[in-house]
Amino acid sequence: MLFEDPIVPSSSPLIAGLNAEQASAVLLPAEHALILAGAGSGKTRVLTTRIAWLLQSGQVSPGGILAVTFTNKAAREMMTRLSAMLPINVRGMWIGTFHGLCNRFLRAHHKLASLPATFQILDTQDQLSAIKRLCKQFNVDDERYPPKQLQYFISGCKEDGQRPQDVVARDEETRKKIELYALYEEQCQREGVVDFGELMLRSYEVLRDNDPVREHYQRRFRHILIDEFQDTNRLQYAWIKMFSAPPLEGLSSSGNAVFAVGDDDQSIYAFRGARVGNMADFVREFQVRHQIKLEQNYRSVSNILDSANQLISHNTHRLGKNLRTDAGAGEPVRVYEAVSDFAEAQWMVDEMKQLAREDVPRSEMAVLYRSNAQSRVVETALFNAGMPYRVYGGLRFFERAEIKHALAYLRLLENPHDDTSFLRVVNFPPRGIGARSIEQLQDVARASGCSLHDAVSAVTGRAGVAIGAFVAKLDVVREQTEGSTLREIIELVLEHSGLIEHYRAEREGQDRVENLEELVNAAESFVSVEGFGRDAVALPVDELGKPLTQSPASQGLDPNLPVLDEPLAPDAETGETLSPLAAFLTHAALESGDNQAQAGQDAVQLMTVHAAKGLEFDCVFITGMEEGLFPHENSMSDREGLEEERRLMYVAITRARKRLYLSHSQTRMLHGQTRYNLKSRFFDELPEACLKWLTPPQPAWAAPGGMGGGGQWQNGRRGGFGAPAALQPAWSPGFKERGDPKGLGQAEPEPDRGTEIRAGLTVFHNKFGEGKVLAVEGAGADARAQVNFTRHGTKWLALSVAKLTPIT
DNA sequence: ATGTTCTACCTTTTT
DNA sequence: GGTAGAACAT
Repeated sequence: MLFEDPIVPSSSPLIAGLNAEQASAVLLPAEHALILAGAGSGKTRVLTTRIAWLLQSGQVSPGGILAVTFTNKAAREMMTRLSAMLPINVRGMWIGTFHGLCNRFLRAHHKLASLPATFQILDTQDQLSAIKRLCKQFNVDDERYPPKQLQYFISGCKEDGQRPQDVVARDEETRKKIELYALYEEQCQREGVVDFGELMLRSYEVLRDNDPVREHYQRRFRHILIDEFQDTNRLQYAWIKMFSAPPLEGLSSSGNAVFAVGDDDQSIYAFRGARVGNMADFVREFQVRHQIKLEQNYRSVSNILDSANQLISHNTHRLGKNLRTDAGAGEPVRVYEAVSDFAEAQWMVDEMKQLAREDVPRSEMAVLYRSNAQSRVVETALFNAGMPYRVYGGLRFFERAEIKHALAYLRLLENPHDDTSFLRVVNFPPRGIGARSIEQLQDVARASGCSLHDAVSAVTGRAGVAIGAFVAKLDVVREQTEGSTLREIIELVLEHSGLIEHYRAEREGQDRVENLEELVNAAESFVSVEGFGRDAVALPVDELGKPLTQSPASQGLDPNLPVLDEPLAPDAETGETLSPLAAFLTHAALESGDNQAQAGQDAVQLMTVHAAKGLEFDCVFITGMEEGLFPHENSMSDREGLEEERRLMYVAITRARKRLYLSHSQTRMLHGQTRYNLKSRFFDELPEACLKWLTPPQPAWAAPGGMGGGGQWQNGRRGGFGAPAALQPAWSPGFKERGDPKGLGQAEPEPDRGTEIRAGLTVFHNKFGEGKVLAVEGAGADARAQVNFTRHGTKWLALSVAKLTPIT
């Protein structure tokens, strides 16, 4: 479409509150663009306003928009904001997660994709159990080929867009893995299920191999917008390329524009296949002419922002970006060194109480940690202090065992050949079908190449009767629920499966019963509130009146292909849509459900740094700032890993608006044993002027519960900046001697006779330099010490040989 | 076939 | 320190 009138930004209320950078991003011409959006720079706002602007100015109709996010939450937010900005039908737009949109696409083109119309989606757990089952069937040595590792291998291949035949087998082990990958694919295909990677890969292949389909979508989607572009993997990038016209055709002739928004500094999912390099590739391959940096931060005070900037400047190969803020300096970043993880948690609670007195809502206080295991101490301290808190992460609703059981029954109603689900519940609750019977059944199924369900009739003897009864019951329920509502189906399944009964009899089963009852509610709200589920299913046909509109030939679109205006497209040929049950199951697989429903109460927020991405709080505590924890020991050996850890730290810091607290502890219980960690190297990468080092007013190891003084800290600045932690005036040992002759209170390590080397000491070694003793084992000539050296990592040393000098 | 104890595992994880 | 899966006993 062409424009007669020039666009006048100020005339549009949409543009009104935007700064110059943001407005220019929103108003870019319909060409490829990369927006480098720093933390807190209004990224989501730019993205949604861009869409709103495109629509309002008539450059594109809702059907011409393809907007991709990573999380359902982000997709929801975009839709909500959009419908608030414009009185339009957001349903016509393709806004969703990569996987949600792939699902939509594959439902519509399932024949081209060689999938049954009712294919079900395996989540990560399902995938693992499918692989385990496969390995058992083919007698794979699970010592040599752990199922988890196979899962990682298969997912990795798919994320790189590789089928078994594409993978190069450099060694015997890889060859075997590839073989299993192929067998796994066969199994999934036979059972009519797809995993997350397959959703992406299969839709990519349909687009790649079907010219008319691809060209149709290329013509349809005039504007392709991608959020969190730095987190895309190879396959996702290739997928996006399919929707945009090939570069050879020339940019202007293709008529569609890719608008990618991302921040290389916030790329924290490389370990999962994300490729920051996609940003540079995009600029090169799409010949991107418009790059805009959003560097104005609207979130944090400058002490916090400067800390983030300085930290991230230690990374190499950045695209380059420096955030600025108009908010004043604010409070300094407070740093606290605790004696134990317990004391650290206690100190935080004391600080939080103080904050609460200053009228900071608890929900504006967040505790961030590197790994989930760290939440426990904090939880205990908060619990003892009677302060409400909410832990994010962990099991989500649709991942709970009891819910997965119920879903397995439901899936069997929809597709009796789903062997994964079959095995999950054939003997749960226990109904006398043991491993032997199941093996028998599997043998028959394998021999005749059919599903477990179909093999039942051929199984003889007692096993046959028991399993036959199970299958018969399922068949009866399936018949009974013909024409029933989703709610009725679920209620009937819960009743007949015996799940509720089973959990009711269990001592600890009350929560599970409640969750199962909650499943009915989840289904209800899926049907009503969500108008049948935004990303999962089409509205009932008669409600919109046009489940499948044909594209006008005048726009150059293939009239034989569907416009797919419905979130969950009906079959391209038959117009067939999913049953409410099938749609609900899809919804359950793609949207794992909220973590805990205990929302509503004003509670302190606890989560991993990963989980905090995209969120913001007035006050943020980052805990466990220690070598080995943050940066994590598994990532700190190579530069790549370390830089990702640094980006993670950057994300953590930039979550805070007004106050930031960093803490580390001299000792920490991890995996059941006490560890002695050096403080994180990241402290050395923060601007000293922004920091305020807190010192405990009195020996903090005095007694559990009575520690911490409630915020009256002295301002004790510590050794010179930039020096490695261990080279600073060693204060930990001296600290110890000040009050407690026994050292670290209850956490006193085994003393070593003969030498004075003890865990917790900072020592000097002629070759390795300074380090902290982590543990001492054995006695006399056999005595060994584990020492974490600043420059050489962790080593075990024989004390009879190595000369270790304690530094005081 | 099922309930109980014991031993190995253990970053992060939007879908 | 906590959990999940396997060996073990009933």
